Amino acid sequence: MSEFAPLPLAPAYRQVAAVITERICSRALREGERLPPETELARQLGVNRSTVREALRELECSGLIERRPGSKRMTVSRPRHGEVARDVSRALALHDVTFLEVWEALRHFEPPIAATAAAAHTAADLERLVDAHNLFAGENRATELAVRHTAEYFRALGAATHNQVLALVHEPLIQLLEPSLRAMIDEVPQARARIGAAQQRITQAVGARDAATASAWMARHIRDFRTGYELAGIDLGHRIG
Amino acid sequence: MSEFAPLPLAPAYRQVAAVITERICSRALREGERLPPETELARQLGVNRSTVREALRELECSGLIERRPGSKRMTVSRPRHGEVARDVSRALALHDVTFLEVWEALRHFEPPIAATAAAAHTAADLERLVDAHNLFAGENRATELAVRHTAEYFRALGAATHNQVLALVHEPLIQLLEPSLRAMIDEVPQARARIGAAQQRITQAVGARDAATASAWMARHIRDFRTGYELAGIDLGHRIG
DNA sequence: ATTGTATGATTGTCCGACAATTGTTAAGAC
DNA sequence: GTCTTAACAATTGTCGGACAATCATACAAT
Repeated sequence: MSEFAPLPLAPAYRQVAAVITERICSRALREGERLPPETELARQLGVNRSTVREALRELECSGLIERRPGSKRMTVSRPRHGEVARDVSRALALHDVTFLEVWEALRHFEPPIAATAAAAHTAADLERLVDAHNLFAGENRATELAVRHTAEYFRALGAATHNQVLALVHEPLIQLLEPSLRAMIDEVPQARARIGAAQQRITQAVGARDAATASAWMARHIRDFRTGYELAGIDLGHRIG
Repeated sequence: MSEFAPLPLAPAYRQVAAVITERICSRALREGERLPPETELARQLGVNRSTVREALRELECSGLIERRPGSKRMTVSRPRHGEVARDVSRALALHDVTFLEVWEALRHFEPPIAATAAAAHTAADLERLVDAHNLFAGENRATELAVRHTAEYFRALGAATHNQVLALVHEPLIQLLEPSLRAMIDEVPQARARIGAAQQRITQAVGARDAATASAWMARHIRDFRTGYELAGIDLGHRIG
């Protein structure tokens, strides 16, 4: 006699969330479209409004629905890259990823991203890159701003690839880089200068559509981060956060 | 008299979710620990149980809490990689990513992952890789199984890197690869043979801890996918899903 | 040691209610 | 006719209470 597989019993709120999710993912409900009122959804699905509301909270946190600012009704939306990446970062942080793991990912992924950006960028992308670099170079005191401008530089590079997969996969790495960068940038005196110099070389290569040079300088840039961690006495095997 | 800045008032259910999230991320609540009962949470936070429940649905969908199978109380948990990746894949699909974008990411990311796996794998990792390859090679008919075994092969490779960042960032790519693979594998007669051959070479190189060869064969493997798409008449610029 | 029974705790779902805010419509002003 | 304003309806956020089903636990029976 074969064993019984456990029955997949889902509570009503989960089933409600599932059917609405399906409608959104299959594009039956399009972005910007307003959802029916909660009472109407409850009537159609034959459940209580409380149950509908629990389901809506799930969709809301998945980024599949949102409230337009200053509005009451929920509208269908596409998950924002920043928030998806935040969830990924949080998951990785809770799984005790180490500085070394993040750095290794950066080492592998950033050079091709820089190369792709060099090949695919537009004038506007380049301008954003230059702006980010200038903001970083112009800020010699505040740690927090320097960190944020560094992140913005990487982010601009990701956007310049015009590849959503690259950009979205890239974003959690940036977010995970920030804490170690924050811990390092004041401990290592030459850090700002080296970051600024690398940014300038990379920007120049991107502007010249020189993918190989952009990639090479990015590789050096990432190596520098590791050197900086070691100079700052950060334990590379320690978890982030 | 200065103007009043608009107060950032969030609904109660969001604030409740925020404070519990904070407790979990700061490790004040540890994994496996049981949350207080809903009524108790409602009492402590001074809100209604319905409000607490809406907040719990958010945490549940974020993977921060879960119900142990066959249990009632919710326990603190760490987001599962598979589910985080599923959210990323869904977000990318809703943002109309194209085959080409996914392929380009694979092209950049898979070779270093293969190289890292070659350097970092254990005996168990290699066994999983071999198993996945054998399952693929032994399945000559069912499309669905072939697709799943291909995905499992990539997944095993990601696990063999022993780098959570690489593995988690890798997973959405695998999930996004599946539909196009499913569409291609039956259209292109030689696809199975070429995938199988590449897997064998890669497995061999990983087993020999030969990172360069593993990377090179993976690069060829990924190029083959693109060739397969073109042979199958898939429009590379068309969105996935 | 396993099976059955009793009891309390907890969740899933429902119902109804109400204040606050938003959306809509009708009346009035120019 | 168009714009403003006032009244009204619709919708959400939150609350309180209710109840059945299920889970946890302790205890008795075989």
